[in-house]
Amino acid sequence: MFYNLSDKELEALKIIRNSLVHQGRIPSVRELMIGLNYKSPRSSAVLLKSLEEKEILRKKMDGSYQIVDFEIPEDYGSRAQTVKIPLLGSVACGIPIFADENIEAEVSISVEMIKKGCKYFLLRAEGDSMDKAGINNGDLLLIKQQQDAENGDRILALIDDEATVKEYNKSNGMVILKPKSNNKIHQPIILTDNFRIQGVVENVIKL
Amino acid sequence: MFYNLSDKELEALKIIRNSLVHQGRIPSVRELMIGLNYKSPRSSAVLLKSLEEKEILRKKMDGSYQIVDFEIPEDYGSRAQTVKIPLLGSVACGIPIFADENIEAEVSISVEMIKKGCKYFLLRAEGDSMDKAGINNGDLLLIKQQQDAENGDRILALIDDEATVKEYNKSNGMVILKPKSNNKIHQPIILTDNFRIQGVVENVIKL
DNA sequence: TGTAGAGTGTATATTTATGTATGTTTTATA
DNA sequence: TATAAAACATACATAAATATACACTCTACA
Repeated sequence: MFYNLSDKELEALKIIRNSLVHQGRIPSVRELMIGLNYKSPRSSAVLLKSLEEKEILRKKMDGSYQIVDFEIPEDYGSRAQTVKIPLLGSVACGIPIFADENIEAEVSISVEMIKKGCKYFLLRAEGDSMDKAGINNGDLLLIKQQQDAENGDRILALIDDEATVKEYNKSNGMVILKPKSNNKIHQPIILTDNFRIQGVVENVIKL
Repeated sequence: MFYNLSDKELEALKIIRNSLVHQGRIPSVRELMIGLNYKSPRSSAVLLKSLEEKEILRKKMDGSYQIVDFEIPEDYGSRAQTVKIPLLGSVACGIPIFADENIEAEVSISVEMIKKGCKYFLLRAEGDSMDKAGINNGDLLLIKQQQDAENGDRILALIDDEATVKEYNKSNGMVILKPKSNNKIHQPIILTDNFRIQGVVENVIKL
């Protein structure tokens, strides 16, 4: 699959993969140019051309490129593929969740943990309100960006300008966010359903 | 071994070795020309040719040169018994790790550093993500080929077709590769446990 | 409705770095 | 001094990367 690719071609593929995860599309000739530190769109266009000739990319009807196979190679284990997921710092209300000011770092995550076409981000867990659910202070939460959730999901919500992870429960037009640990400090939060879910916790990474 | 080499040839070898360790490639005819204070590319080209005839250099399939015999400086002239360990260059996707295309040189290493019956190879350290662990840019890493590791070992993994050395940590069905220095540039890499370790760093050779 | 601007893929010609080839000059030494 | 080896100055062909321009599609906005 990825045989006989030059270093530059592999680097281009890496950038394309990341662009697919975060922007949902193949980068433009000029975006790729910047990513590869080229100075002319020609250089990256030639690279795309050669990837097309090697049948890694394909041209669609409208002229735009499409990646032929974004699947994991069989010998994945020895050849881990990753995408970069932004690690968000403080998520304040009103600020778009992907605003550059919020991005603390970029963390490489195996593509095996990522669903194609979905947007993800990482958040550092603070406090211990979820420790019964296996989330401890300092853990990294891999969160899939979405607006809906199933009952029982651990969701990220913005409550009073704070990023909060709680268990989602909806019934009778009311939404109850339960902390997993049931003590006096962490009481459930009861809201109407006119609030926005930011995402669902897909994985908890203990560092 | 190097007895029938002229002074100029020895000097050229020194420059080639240096370039191999630090730039990861045989210098171009003109780079070697400058290094040897020649004024014409012909002069260094002739020198490369004669090193090839004396079988110190060898042409690979792709036409680029490869150094056949490479002793690390400490061993120069010593009577210590040595074995030849391959120095791997870029580890491209799809190519088995010991394929000829990957081998940049054969380096003589003292047998005292080698356990019998184990397979070893050398890798040039790039970047400084491991500098807190005593690995600096340009060091040669002596790596024992094995698939398993203990938490805390410095392992070699192929991440996005790049050879990466990081501290190994496995927990909860996830594998976390930590850089020793913890800053915004060097973040951990998070993988599923479905990936293969290439080897464990046994020694760091500083040149 | 029309226009300006940004972003797109592509085309043309140029620059740069490479290995090699052609002779010529210098240097060492027999 | 004669001669062979070494180093020289150039030139050529190729590949990669460059600068720049062109034509097309959007979208925003007056």
